[in-house]
Amino acid sequence: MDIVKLKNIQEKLVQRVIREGRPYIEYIGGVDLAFSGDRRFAFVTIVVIKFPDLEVVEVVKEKDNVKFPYIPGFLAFRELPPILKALRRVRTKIDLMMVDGHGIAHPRRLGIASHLGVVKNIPTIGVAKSILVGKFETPDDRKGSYSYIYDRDEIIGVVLRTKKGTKPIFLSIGHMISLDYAIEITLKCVKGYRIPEPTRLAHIEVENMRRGQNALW
DNA sequence: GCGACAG
DNA sequence: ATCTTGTCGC
Repeated sequence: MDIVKLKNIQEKLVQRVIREGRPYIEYIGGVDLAFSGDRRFAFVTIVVIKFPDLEVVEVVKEKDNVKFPYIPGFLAFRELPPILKALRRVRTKIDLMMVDGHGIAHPRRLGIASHLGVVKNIPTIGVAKSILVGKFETPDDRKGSYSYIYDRDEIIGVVLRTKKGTKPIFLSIGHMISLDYAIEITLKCVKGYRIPEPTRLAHIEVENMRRGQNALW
């Protein structure tokens, strides 16, 4: 594993990222991963919900061997293989994928959400729980308020308050969607919790999976 | 050189 | 991400 080569891959793929688009959305997918205690296995869950009613229409669970360590800025090389494996079994035609992690709010503008979008050629949004790069002001404590995340003079995402009284989330364009539309869709996916339904439900499901509640995995 | 650093 | 109990606040 050579960091220089991985950077080259990211710098090549980032050229294909499209930062605009207002795709018609009927089905939204949410992905999340969990790892076994010994770190050898990765569990993945993809939850597909119908938009805008947010009703779950499909859940796919997959397990894979971990082949790469976690290195800030290179999360996709660790988590994308398991995700792609699970994605092959999804039957619903997904119009938008929400990923746990950043999109272009990344040092080289190719966080895992953007990486997935480019590789699969689908619209994606990055929904992270903490900052990776950039500066921002804390948004007002009202649901829906947000402030921009800047890296130098570039706007790379927003810090979005999805629920009053809780920490905001960090949203960024993944691929083939504008920031405004990403914010709009994400807010419509919030049901009363900090995390929007797609990734929130995926997280709950993958956590059940990891605990061996399904020892069959 | 020092600190930051998605999940 | 995972490990882990209680505790503070709406």
